[in-house]
Amino acid sequence: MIEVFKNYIRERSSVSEDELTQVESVCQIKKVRRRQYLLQEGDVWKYNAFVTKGCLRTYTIDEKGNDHIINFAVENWWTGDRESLASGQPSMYNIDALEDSEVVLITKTNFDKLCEEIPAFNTMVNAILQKSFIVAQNRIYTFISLSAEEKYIKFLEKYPHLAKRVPQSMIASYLGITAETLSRIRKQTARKL
Amino acid sequence: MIEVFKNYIRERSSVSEDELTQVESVCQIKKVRRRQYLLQEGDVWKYNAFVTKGCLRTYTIDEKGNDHIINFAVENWWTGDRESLASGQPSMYNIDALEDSEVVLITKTNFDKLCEEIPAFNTMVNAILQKSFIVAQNRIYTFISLSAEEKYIKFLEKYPHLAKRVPQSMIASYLGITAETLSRIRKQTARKL
DNA sequence: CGATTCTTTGAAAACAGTCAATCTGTGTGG
DNA sequence: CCACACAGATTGACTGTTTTCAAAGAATCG
Repeated sequence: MIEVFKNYIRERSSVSEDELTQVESVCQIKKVRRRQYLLQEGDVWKYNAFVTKGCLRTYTIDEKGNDHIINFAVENWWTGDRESLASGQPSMYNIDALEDSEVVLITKTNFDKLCEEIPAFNTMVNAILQKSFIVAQNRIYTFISLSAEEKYIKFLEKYPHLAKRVPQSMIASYLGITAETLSRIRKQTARKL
Repeated sequence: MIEVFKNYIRERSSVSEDELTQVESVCQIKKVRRRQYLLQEGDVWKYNAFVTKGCLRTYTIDEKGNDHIINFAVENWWTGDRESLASGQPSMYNIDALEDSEVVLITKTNFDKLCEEIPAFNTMVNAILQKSFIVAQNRIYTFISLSAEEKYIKFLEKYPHLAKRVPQSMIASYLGITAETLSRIRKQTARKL
């Protein structure tokens, strides 16, 4: 499964095969079974994590027991908690697997070293960070501008594969609405077609 | 006013005074009067922009004519449209000044060159990007998890200075609620104290 | 002071959330 | 292969929140 990660790097950087070997040497493969945690609230997150197989979610649980999904991550996506990683503070998020999954872990120390020693790797990482920010900002835009129905339609357009893979109730959580509301929206939307 | 920018760099990086001069040499100062645009929807954004004085907002206008504020930027904050800058595509955002302001502009080309030639500058830029992402993610969290009142209270805690500086109706827009709703929330919240 | 901008208020309507019950599909063990 | 359990989705009735539209009331600025 590490090949998935290596191909990812090959596709979006000019990291050489020798350097790729160096990257691989600090990779740690972790299998995460369905429902198993990769990170639990209160723990400090210490890695950069790349998903090579499966699907995970990052979420919080509020006082009422409702969970709120911040992010999904499938193959070729990154996951983890950048905030906890950067600050060294306990994470406010949980990450668990929705399917049996496999993740490549690189410790912060090793990761920073790779960035220092392999300029092409550093460039790629910055490009990814940049893109993550843009994606986050677009999501903010949907929250302040769109109705529940519009958000759902946009989600379907943007992540059609995820919509098929993840329970509806979790999509609702990701969109910031209840499962019941999403169910009603779907009924309405279907009528329109 | 460029001193504001230089102090900002001094405080969060180890860029030398010589290098600072190099940075300064590619800086372009732009005064933006209240209500004047720094960027208009449809234009391509080509700079990195740092605010040395005043206050600006980034927003979109929907079909109904409602505006939705994505971001505020005051002294020592960055502004602009990273998405348009990265992609070269026309921006979907407007940026205008809420007060008479002053902004330092660095073209993408020059900025990239600074990042290449001054490692400490590059490191600082990455740290800022990282932080921007974390801030964006926290904002997403507030949208999916909090009620209108909670979002407002959190905003007050996080940006007390902004709350005094910016019209309420714009804070409402930033929070994704109407000005009327915010007014009612304030009345309620005041009663509680 | 007059003009403009911003905030507040009221009443009605639209929207989304809650709770409880039912329905559907899937997989497991007997 | 069936019966059952379980998780997820749907539905209904009700409640609560937020928006909308229109009007009136502050506040600010030249």
